[in-house]
Amino acid sequence: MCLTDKELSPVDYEHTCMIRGDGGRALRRILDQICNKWTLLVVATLDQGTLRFTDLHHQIPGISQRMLTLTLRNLERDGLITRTVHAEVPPRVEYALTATGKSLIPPALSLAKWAITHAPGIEAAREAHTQKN
Amino acid sequence: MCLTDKELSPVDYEHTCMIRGDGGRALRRILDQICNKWTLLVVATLDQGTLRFTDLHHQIPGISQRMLTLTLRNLERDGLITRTVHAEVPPRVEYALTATGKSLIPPALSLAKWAITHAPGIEAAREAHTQKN
DNA sequence: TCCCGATGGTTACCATCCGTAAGTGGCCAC
DNA sequence: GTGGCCACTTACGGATGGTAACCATCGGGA
Repeated sequence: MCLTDKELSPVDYEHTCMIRGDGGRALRRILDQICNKWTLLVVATLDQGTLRFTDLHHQIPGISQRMLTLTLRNLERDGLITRTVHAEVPPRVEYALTATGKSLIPPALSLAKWAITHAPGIEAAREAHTQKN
Repeated sequence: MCLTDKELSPVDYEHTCMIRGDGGRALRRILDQICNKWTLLVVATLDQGTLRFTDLHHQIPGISQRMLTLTLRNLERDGLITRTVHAEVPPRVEYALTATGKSLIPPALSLAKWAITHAPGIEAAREAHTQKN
């Protein structure tokens, strides 16, 4: 009832069902955190390895210092990255993915690939739709 | 430089790199739409097949009518779902995934699986972090 | 006749989030 | 003593999300 796609195993079936149901509320809390404007991008960028604040700021187009700070704090709180402060002048702060953070890379990639593949179609559909109105 | 994980192919390498770079801005527009509070949940629910407005409203825990309407409108605009109005009384409106919409299911599942797997760890990390402060 | 309920929304209003721009603090080079 | 580097932090305005109430249509029942 949940899935009709033959490629998906019973395990997937369970998991899709868990997206819904009342257990879904807790899950949604997690997904809301991960799926926000910048989190996936920061995680994907940190897949390179340890990076400093300004490195991240330069490599992620369009993020502000404020949003980078907030995103990094949330990721640290959730145990997806580590934050190491070196008591130097000028200050040096290094960010790196934890094991949990690294495990997020494949799903993030899969979503990014989807977006890249379908971006032209979506843009076209959006164009066509706004034309109609 | 982008990825160190051996499991990822050169194609993945390209794709990860495209998350960053200035092409990333257009991509981010797409991801922001998909990765918002409700979109993935609605798409996952519609994987069952054609559903009516109230079916969706009942099956998705916590969504309001307003947010459901807005989410469905966005999905329709982006060509991920179709909206069919039957001129009956009481009115009947049916929503179904398009081919593009269906193609989003595997990535969405993969992210949901990740969230389900790591939810306890993340909750624990969050607890521990708030304890410290 | 009058009211009710079902369906699929819309509107008003408020809280939270996001983005921009500017400021902070310590030290060092000029 | 002025400005720059680094990693933030603060102030403020606009966009986005959430809640609750309202709306329009029609058939059915009292």
